[in-house]
Amino acid sequence: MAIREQTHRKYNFKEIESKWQQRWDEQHLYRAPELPEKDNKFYQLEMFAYPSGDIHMGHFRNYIIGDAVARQQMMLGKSVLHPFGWDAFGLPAERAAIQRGIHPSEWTNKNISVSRATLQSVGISYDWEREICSCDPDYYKWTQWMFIQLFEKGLAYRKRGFVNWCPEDKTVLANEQVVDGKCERCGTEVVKKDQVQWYFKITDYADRLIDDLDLLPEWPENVKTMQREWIGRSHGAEIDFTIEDTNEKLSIFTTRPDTIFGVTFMAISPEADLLEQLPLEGEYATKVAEYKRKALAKSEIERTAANVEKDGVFTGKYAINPYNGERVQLWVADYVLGGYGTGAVMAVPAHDTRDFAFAKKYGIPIKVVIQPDKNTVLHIEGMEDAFTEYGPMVNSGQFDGLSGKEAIEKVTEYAEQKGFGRKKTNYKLRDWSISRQRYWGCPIPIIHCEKCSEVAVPETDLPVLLPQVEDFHPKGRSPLADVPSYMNTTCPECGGKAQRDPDTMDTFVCSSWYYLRYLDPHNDKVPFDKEKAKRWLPIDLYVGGITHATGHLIYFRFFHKFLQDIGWVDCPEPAKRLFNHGMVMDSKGEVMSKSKGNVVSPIDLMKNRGVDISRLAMFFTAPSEKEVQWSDDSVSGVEKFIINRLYPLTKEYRGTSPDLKHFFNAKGLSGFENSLYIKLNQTIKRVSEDYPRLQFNTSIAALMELVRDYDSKQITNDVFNDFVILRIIQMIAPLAPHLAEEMWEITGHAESVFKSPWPVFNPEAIVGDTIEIAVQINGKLRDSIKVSADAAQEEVEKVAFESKKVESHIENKTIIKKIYVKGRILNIVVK
RNA sequence: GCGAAAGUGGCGGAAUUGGUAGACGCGCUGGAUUUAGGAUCCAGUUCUGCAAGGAGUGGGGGUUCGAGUCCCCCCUUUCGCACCA
Repeated sequence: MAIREQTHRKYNFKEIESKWQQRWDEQHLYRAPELPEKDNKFYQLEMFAYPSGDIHMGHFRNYIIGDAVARQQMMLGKSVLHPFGWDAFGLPAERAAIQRGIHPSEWTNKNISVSRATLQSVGISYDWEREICSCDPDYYKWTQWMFIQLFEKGLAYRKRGFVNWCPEDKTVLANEQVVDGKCERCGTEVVKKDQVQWYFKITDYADRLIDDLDLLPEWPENVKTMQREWIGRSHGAEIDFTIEDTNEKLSIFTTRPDTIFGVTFMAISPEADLLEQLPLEGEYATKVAEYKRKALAKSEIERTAANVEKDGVFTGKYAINPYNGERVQLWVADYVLGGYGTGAVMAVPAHDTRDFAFAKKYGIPIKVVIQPDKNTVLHIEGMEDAFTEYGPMVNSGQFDGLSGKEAIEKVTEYAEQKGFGRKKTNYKLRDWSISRQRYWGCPIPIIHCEKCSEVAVPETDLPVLLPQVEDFHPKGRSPLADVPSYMNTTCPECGGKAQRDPDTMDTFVCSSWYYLRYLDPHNDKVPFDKEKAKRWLPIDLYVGGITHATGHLIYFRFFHKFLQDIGWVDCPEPAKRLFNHGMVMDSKGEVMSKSKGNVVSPIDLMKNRGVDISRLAMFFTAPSEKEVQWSDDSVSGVEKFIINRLYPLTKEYRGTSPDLKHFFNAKGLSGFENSLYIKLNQTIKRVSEDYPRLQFNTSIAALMELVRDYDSKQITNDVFNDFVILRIIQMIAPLAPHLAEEMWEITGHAESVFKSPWPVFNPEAIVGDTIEIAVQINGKLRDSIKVSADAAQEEVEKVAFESKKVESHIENKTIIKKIYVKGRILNIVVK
C-alpha cells in the first residue's frame, strides 16, 4: 500500500507551494549578504511598484521574469540581492481618501498588505528583510536629504513659470505626465498656468545623460534612442537682434545661422517674458494682450495639433538684423514655444516650413538665401514650400557661396567677433518640475524666512513629518498650506518666525533613489553605506515596462550621476542591463483595464492551476520581451507536461545519489542511454543559453523534448537514470521553484535546489556518433543521409552518391562543384 | 510627417554566425483504452498533388552553390516623437 501511494504521488500544488514558501521563509533562503564580493554579486531589480492592492498579469509577468533570473544566479553561485518595496506616495491614495473618507496612509497600508501577501504567494525570491516603503518617514527622511543635497549644490531652485496644470486634479504635472496634451492620470486636458515651482536642474546633466548612454551596451536600443530624442540636444548659435525703439537685445537660438540673411520677421512666444518688456502702443497693446490671453487658454492639444493653421499678431515693433541692419516685423505667434531656447525665433520663410506657412498667411516677404546647388536658382513665385536643406548661400554678402557646416561656422564666428552672437547648444529637456500642491507626498524640507529667504531644514531635524490633515479636497493649493501647526515654524538660521514650504514632491523623486536604500534599508545615520553601494552597484539587471523610458529612467540616471558627483556612489550608471518585458493584453489584444472589465487576475489562475503552472504558462507563451495576448488556453500544454510527464519523474528515481559535480562518465552506456546523454547535454547547453536572453519559452520547449525522450524502461544504468532526472529538476527550478524543490526533496536532498550548482554541459557530448547530413542538388534538398560524426568529405560524398534520389537528379548532368559544410550539408552543383 | 521595430502554418511561437523552415505547445484529424469522457496513450497535421513532384517565411527585384536571415524598392502593423527654430 505504501509503495502504491509512493508510485502514484499526485501533484498537489496547494500543499507543495505553501510548504515551500514557508520553508524558504524559515531558512531565509533569499537573505542577501551585507557586503558581497564585488565580482561575485548579482543585483536583480524590478521596478518600484505602486501598491494598488491588486496585482495584475503585467505585474505577475514582470516579477516572475526577475525571479527566474535571480534564482538561476543563485545556482550560478552568485550572492544575489533581490529586493522589493513600495512607491507609496501619490494621487490614488488621496483620491481614495476623498471618496471613502479614510486616511491615505490607511488605504496605502491596507493595499501594501494585500499586495505583499499576493507576491509572497507567488513565491518570488524577495529578501523581505529589505522591504522599503516611500511613504515611511524612515525612507522619506532620506528623500528630503537628497533634496537638500541638490538644493545646496544649486540644483534645486524655485522659479516662476508656466507649468502644466491639470484642472481636475488641481495640480502641476511634469512634461512626462502629460500625454497627448492630457493628464496621464485622469485624462483631463492640461492647461498652462503661471506659478512658482520647485525645479531640479536636470538640464545641467543633459550632456552626460546623452553621452553616457554609450556606456550602456546592454540597454535596449529603442530606450536609448527615446532618451536621446527626449533630451534633444541641438547645436547652433545664439544671435542678438535688437529692438528698434528701445535698443534692447532680442536674442534667438538657431541651428541655421547660414540662413540669417533670409530673416524677414521675428516671432515671440506668448509665454515669453520678453513680451512683457516690450513697450507696446495703442491698439497693438490691446491686440497682443488679447492674443496672449487666448493662446494661454488653449490646451496643449489645440496648440500642438499637427495641422492647426499657424496664427499670430503683429506687435507694431521692429527688430534689426545685426548682420545686414535690415528692419523686420516683430510678431507674437503661438507656434513659438515659450520654454525652448529664448522663447523667440528668427523667421526665415524661404528655408523653414513653419515660417513659410506663416509668411504666406500674413503676406510677409520671403527671401531666398540658400540654393540647392550652384546652378539652380530658386524663385519665390514657384515655391510651394520652404527649401530646408543645406546648399550654397546667396544674397548673403560676404558669405555668398559658403554652404552647410562651413557656412554655419563662418557665420557664427563673425557674430562672435562682432560680439552679437555665440555658439550655443540647446536641449528639449527642461528642468524637472517637482513640486506638487498635494498632501500625499514627501514634504519639501525648506523653510521660507523673510530675512534669510529659502533655508534648508537642518539634517538633524529630518524628517519633516507629514502632518495629519482632515480635508484632502484639491483647492489649487497644497492642503498643507492650511495646517498652521505645520506651516508656522522658526528659521533655522536667524531663529525668527518663518513658514514651511507647503508643497510635496513629485513621486518620481522618491523612486529616483530607492535602489540605493535597498542596499542598507535600516541605516538611520546615512541614506546608505558607501561601501555597500560600492560592492552591490550597479544593478545587474533592471526589469520593467517600456512606459518608463523617458520618465523614471532619466530621473534615476540623473540622481545617480549627481550622487556620483558628491561622492556617494562610484560608478557612472545605476543599471548595467535594462530589460523591458512585453505587455500582457487580453485574448482580443486589448489592454487589460478595470473599466473594460477584461482583467484576468493571476490570483484566480494561481488558485486553480497552481503558481508554478501559471508561471510556466506565462513563460511558455512568448519570449519575455514580446507582448502576449493572454488566454487560459496557454495553460493546458504546460499543465499536461508538468502533471503527466515531469512531476511523475520522481517515481522513476532509483535512489543512487549520483555525483553532480562532474560530467557523467558515459563509458559503458547502452545505445539508448548514450543518445539520451547527448540529448541531455544539448538541453543543458540550450537552456543555459536561453536563460541570459530571458527566452524561457525555448528553455521549456527544450526540457519538454528531453523529458519526452527519457524512457525509464530503456535505461539499465541506475546512476545514469538518476543523473538525468536530477539535471531536469535543476534546469526547471528557476521557472517552477516549488515543484522543483519538492522533487529535489523527494530525490533525497536535504538542502534547497537553489543551493545546488547550475548544470554544465559536457562539450564532448553534444554530438552523437552518427549524424544526418542534408544533401542538396543546386541548393534544393533531395535527400538526407546518415554518416558517422567524424566522417570526412569523401566519405559523405560516397554515401550521398549511393542515394537513389540523388542519382535521379544528377543523371546526364555534369557536376560543377561540391560544397560541404561539415556536419550539416552537402550541396552538389550540376549543369 | 519623422524615427525605430516587426511581418513565418488555423493559433502562440522555433530557427546565435547565411546551411535540412515550421522545434515545442495549442487546435484539428484518425486510432487505442475506457461505462463514459472535455482524462490518458499512439499516429498524423505548411499548402497543393493519388503519387513522383511542385510551391512556400507580407509583395517585387538582387547578391550567393545556398537567403526567413544580407542589399534595394514597395505594402502593412505596432511603438516612440510630433511646431524644439
